[in-house]
Amino acid sequence: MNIGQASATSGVSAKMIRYYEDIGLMPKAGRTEAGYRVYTAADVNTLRFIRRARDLGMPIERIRLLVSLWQDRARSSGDVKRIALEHVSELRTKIAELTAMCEALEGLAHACHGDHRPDCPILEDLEAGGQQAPARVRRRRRIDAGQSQPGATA
Amino acid sequence: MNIGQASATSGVSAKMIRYYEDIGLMPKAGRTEAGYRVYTAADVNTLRFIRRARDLGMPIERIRLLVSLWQDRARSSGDVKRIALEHVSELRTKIAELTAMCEALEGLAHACHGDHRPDCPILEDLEAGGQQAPARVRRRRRIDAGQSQPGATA
DNA sequence: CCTTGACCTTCCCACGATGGGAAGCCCCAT
DNA sequence: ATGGGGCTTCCCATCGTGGGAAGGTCAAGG
Repeated sequence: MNIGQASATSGVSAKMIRYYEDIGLMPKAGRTEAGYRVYTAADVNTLRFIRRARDLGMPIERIRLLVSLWQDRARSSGDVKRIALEHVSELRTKIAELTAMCEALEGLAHACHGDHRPDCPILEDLEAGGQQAPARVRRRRRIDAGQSQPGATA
Repeated sequence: MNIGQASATSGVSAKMIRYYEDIGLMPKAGRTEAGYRVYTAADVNTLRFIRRARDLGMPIERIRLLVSLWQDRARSSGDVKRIALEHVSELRTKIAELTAMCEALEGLAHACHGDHRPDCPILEDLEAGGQQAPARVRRRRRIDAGQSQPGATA
């Protein structure tokens, strides 16, 4: 099987297949006399395994661990689970960060009337470094009004 | 004020300050005769504005828009709000993606006994391309057992 | 005055994972 | 034999950030 076929049946782009080989995530593919890479059905399975792990958001290094465990008949499922839970934990951290950002911005946007007037709590918050209480952003008390004049940069 | 002071008081690294200048997000800083960059308090405010926007997860190009709006006294708060809500929408999309990954992996990890035995639903799912029903992963029915022998890659 | 150390400058490289594209070779079908 | 599509390698770009080298500058203390 050529790389194009392997790509089509695994769902991994040819570019990525070469890259995975390059970084040692995939074993070196066999070659035809002309230098074309040759893939077996087992290779395609590995590629699919990798793609699936990528779909779960795993970084290459974690996938590398999982692949070696996968190929190790004497593995402990506990090791696999530990890696999986580690990733779950990182995902949760990331989700929490994004959620915090999202909520902060939603609160700001909610407080913004969003009409033709220039007056805007979002900009004010950005300007003030988010120091104000998120609730009741109404009272904008002109923090450092002298210096923070936009446009006075030069 | 030198770049070190500007960095310390704005919370943006000197490296990033130079980068922002380079890509035109910050105006070109003034220079001393020796070539040192010189910053004003207004510059530091801009830097803080940018940092705060970055903290909300915004990409540079969106921040660029926001900064120009911020410095435009004739802006409409509606424009600002639109940009903010656009970002909220992207954050929500990202959160949904991560949540889906997280839940999938949690389900798999839950089904894994996690002991010394090699038997592992996580690996089986990765191998099978996530085709099985997520609930009741208990029945692992040896999908394609002939081909998918790990380790048979070469 | 000279040295020392902290600061500044520019330039290059790296990350992680992916895509784009160019130059050139190969294979198959017509 | 010729054309088109597939393959090869190599380089570059993304995005935002950090690291580090080589060299200039400034301020303080001997």
